[in-house]
Amino acid sequence: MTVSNYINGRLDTMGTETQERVGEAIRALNYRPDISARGLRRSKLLSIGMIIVDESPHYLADGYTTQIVSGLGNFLNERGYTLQLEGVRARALAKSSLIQGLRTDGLCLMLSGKGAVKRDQMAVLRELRQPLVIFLESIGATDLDACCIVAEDRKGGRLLAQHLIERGAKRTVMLMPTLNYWRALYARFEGARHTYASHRRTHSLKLVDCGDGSVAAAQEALAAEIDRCGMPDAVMGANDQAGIAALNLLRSRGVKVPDQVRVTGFNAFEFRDFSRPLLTSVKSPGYEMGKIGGWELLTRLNEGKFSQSRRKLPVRIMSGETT
Amino acid sequence: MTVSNYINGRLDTMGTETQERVGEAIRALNYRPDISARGLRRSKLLSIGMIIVDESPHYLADGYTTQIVSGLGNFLNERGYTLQLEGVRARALAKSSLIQGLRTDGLCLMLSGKGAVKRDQMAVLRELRQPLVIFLESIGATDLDACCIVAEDRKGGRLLAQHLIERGAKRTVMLMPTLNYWRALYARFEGARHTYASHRRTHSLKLVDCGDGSVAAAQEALAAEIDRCGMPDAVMGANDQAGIAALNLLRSRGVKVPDQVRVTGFNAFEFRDFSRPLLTSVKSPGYEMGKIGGWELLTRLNEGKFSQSRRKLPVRIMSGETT
DNA sequence: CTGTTAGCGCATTCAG
DNA sequence: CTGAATGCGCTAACAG
Repeated sequence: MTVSNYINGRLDTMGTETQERVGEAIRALNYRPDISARGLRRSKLLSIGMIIVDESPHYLADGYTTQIVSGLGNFLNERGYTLQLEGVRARALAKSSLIQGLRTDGLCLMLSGKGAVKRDQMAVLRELRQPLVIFLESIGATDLDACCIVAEDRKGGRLLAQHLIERGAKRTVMLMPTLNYWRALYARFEGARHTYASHRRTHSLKLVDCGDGSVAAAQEALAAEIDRCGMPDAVMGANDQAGIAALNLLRSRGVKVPDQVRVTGFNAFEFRDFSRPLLTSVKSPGYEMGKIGGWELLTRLNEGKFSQSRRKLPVRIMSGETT
Repeated sequence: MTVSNYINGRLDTMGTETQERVGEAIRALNYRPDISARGLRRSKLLSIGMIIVDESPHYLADGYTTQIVSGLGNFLNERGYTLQLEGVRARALAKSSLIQGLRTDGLCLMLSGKGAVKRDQMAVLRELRQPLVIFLESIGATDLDACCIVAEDRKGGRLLAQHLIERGAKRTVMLMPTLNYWRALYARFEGARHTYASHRRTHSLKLVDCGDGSVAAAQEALAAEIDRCGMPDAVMGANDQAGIAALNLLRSRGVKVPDQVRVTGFNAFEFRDFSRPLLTSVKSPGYEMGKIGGWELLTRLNEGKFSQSRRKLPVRIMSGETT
């Protein structure tokens, strides 16, 4: 018991001589407390799970994911919590190790999937009876012990659309990856569509599927679109990958950007700096979202409730040389 | 006990009617086994830690890291193990939650740091008495219960150097990020230097520090080098980020690539596809390394020893349009 | 100020 | 084929 007191910093419960004896023994034995035994006793595991729903095994390839994970992880680690990471396909959510067994005090999720798959996912989450933080989408369900962390994706879409319309883009194409159904990507489209709708006599916005969102797939999709319907005035990428892919395709065909065709992306993470000319984009607050998510979850664990059931973080437009 | 048998799939120890009763109760109660209690009893936690030593809080920004983590994580998750991820600065390794407490059956590490910091790190690792997998560098220490997983970085450096020399590069500059001291990056330089050394009368290779490896830092470093010593015949990036940054700087100055200056990178992860012209690079087997690391660690846990104390995975040159 | 008792949820062992 | 006793490492509660 005295050792337990020492480990937990309750030094006032013992004499200084005892402190020294205990400290020395700990060093000599190279003792590390067994956190799962402590967890068993206190029913607090000091660990949080993060499940990323993605059809690709490379579930960390996206900059958004890595920003959220590192923001969340750093926040938790600084407070003695551990982060357990797992990538899983949309239909296999229920098979996740973090869901099948009880290993964490709470779970964070980046969901994707729609329709029946999505409903199944929600049923699984409901059964967990664990505090949840859901990134990148707002879940209406009020029976869920959850907090949703989102960015102003709709607004970002509106801002870019307005920016393009001001610069004379009449016919615009939006390149949308569909391998994963991420709500945030569609929110961007909806925002842009909303703005284009108020100029519907003269302006149009068309959604073009670019599959897995790779450079090759995006360029193929855009090339097919151009062949079918001619050159648009602007191409919006639903993310920077799609935007840069479009930019490179257009330039390799000798199209002048932005004079003939304007191009935008979305997210403005590190590799946007690789684009030439620099891509106009919208800065998404990924790292900050991870931090906020961690804060909300620990607040829920310590105080019994989330501060809010939904947090929306601001975006801002990053004007580049492609518009 | 019958429930425990059921959970662990020992169905032959009970009648079919009992099976049904138990299964029904499990569903009705929404039961999930408590993995830390099981761990306490079996002294197997079914969880592996991964510590990434990086000076930046964005410890997942590098494609190598994310490939290794996802390869490792997928391998472990498929086998019922969980992956606990933590990013930590070089001097703070000992403070890691995964090191301070006992939470895992084994640890994986991506180390960086040198000199005294590195020695301290090794002392910390030695005290752990846990199986270790170390990525991206070979640790000589035989008293460590460890397996090192590396790629043929030296060979990659040699291949690129040879490729450049064949294409007439006499004076070559290598851009090296130094925020993190990663052995793998220096191995690339050493490989290239070795090849240049056998043409030392006519050819030279110079190392240029590019700080945190960001596009801005790399371009600044290269610009300063050009101002001081004139235009080189070739620029090698120690990774693709540096290579693309160099490529863009040169092109923005009107330098013809590859006619006037050749450019190479290293790793050939996703965003290499963003470069125009396509960067010549070397394909690093990040995802595969993660998988192999997971396999070695589970082999060590199940059979008592690593299959080998060191695994080296092949690289191959990816010829692009910049050489 | 220090030590004793008991129990968290599970699985090994062994008895019925 | 089923269940009772036991202990993994830890800490809340309490006794000395």
